[in-house]
Amino acid sequence: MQQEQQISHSRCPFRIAYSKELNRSQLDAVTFKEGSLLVIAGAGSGKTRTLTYRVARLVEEGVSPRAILLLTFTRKSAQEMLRRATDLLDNRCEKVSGGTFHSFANANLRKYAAKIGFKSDFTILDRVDMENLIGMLRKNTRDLPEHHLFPKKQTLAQIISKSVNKGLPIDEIIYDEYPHFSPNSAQIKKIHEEYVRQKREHHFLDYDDLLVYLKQLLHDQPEIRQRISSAYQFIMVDEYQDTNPVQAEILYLLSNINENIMVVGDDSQSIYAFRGASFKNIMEFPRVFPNTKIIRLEKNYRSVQPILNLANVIIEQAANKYKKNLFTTRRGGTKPVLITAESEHAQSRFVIEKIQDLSEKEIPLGQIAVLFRASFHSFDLEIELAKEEIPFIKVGGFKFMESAHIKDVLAHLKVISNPYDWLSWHRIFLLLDKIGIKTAQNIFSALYEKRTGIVGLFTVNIKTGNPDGFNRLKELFSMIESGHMSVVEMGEAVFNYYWPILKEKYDDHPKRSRDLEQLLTIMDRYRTLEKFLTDMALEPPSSSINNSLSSYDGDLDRLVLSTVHSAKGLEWHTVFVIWTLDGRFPSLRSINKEEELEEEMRLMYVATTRAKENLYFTYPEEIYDRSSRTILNRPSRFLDGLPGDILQKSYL
DNA sequence: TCACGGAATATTTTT
DNA sequence: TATTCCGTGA
Repeated sequence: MQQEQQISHSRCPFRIAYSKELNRSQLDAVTFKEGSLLVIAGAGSGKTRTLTYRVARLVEEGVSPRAILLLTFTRKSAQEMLRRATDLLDNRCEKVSGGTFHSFANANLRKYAAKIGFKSDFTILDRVDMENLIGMLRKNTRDLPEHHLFPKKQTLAQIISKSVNKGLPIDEIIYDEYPHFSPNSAQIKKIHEEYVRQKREHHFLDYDDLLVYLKQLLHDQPEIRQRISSAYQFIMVDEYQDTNPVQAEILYLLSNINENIMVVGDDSQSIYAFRGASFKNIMEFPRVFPNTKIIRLEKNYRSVQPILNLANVIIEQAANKYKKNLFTTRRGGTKPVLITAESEHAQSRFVIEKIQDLSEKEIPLGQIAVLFRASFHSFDLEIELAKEEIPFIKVGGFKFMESAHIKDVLAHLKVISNPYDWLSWHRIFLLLDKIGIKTAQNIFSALYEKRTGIVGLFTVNIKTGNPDGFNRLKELFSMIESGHMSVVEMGEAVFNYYWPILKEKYDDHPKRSRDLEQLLTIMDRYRTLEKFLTDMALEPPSSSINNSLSSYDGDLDRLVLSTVHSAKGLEWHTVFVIWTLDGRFPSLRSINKEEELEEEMRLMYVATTRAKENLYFTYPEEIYDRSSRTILNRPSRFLDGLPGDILQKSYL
């Protein structure tokens, strides 16, 4: 073990051989002590490694783990880093304060809710909840003029969310990004106001609210800001290029006392502007924190040089960026290839044949990925893969927690925790036959007026509809209400009640019921319902690549299909990027907007840098686009016209 | 009021 | 593929 060797080196005070295990720039970042540090970490340059070692280093230097705050975007990456740090050093690293921005916000808001006029028992709305609530308000707004043109609930949620994340008024978002809805902006604003009111009344916080209220708390309450920010001596942030202005402000306020802040990111991989992320945060960091030290990680440990050459050429065209040039010491490798296929089908066939070749060369399927701009781009390929019986997993599309049957069960649990959760009741009632929107609303009003909590349900009478189903529902809740049940037992009770409904509603109920059993297993780990529900909203069990929920097919070796967005941070031996057709990638919608076009370019850069050995781009040569009534027949402008020594071309 | 069927349609989505 | 929207009849 190298660790022991180090200990025997009596002059070295550290157990980890930092200078041996890291390159020069990584080492600089890891041993950086006080002040503000910006690490520009190129793709595949060991970003996670650097953060992990820095955590270990600080702990080794005697910093209390709790005084280190590591903020990330996903629970998974936070856990992964702390786990790796623990492996490196010891389990002190597990005690590092860390998590996602949202879970950090949640924890602090529960604690200080009263300070911003809230109660600490608020319910968190996930994206689907948010959309449903907005959808209901949309229905109630009956003076919609041109029915067809009015935005759908999803779009409304997008508009509202963007306005919050960018800190801009609704009007401006509509004007800038949804000009075709400008005539409706008065109604949209009305729905927005109603949405805000509903959230206040029912103690709902959506994802955006968590951040906004935390910011408000830190901003408006100096003594709390002091208390929170003095608790963290060192702050580290991953994926800084994807933070939005609210998050940047939170960080600014948090580093108020100790001013030791390290952010890591890659401006070239900023691909979430459409959600309000602003890569300007990373560009402006040195101005916000004067005397910032900037370290660049440019040595790439992932890809062969020909792939990096192409990546460098693509990103070269970006107007606004930190200059960087990826390089590797890996020898050889083949040039990326751009393939023109005569149709979408030919494209799919090409990919399949190549995959079969690779399989013969014993490249595991799990080391191959097909990437695309939008998730429906893979439909044809999916059909062909199924025909050929090539197992695959599609990343990004399906969300366990957002599937209807899980939401159904959770709704029954949510009303136990918050009996006036209008949304959940609505969902529960609509599951019953013969009960629709109107009846559901009547029942809820009756329940709400009584103000007696869940027992109010028992004395509600309904005239129309389905008395049997309604009585079963009453029985369920009276059972839960009377017995002192554990979290799982409640889950089981709900499951039993829900089972006939599930069977009736879905043809694929066996599969869904396995999901529900999985949910029960998760519930078994919780002692309080509230904690369970919060975790399900904030840190849901992910359905990521190798964490399939039905464990029996979990470790199968499968081809990966993924949107480029969901592929960020991952790598494969061979990568196919399909539909690299101008008008698809970049998408037609973005080609007239400079900023969006740049983001598409970064997206292409991300796709390119996922490949270790082989990289293929394919596009069908003539596609008629109905929406614009044009024929798309050029390869993506980011690849078109590149010299043959960078990108090889081939016709099928 | 509710349920059902058919048709249209599709950016991207860490929380 | 899968979700959503709208019209129709009970």
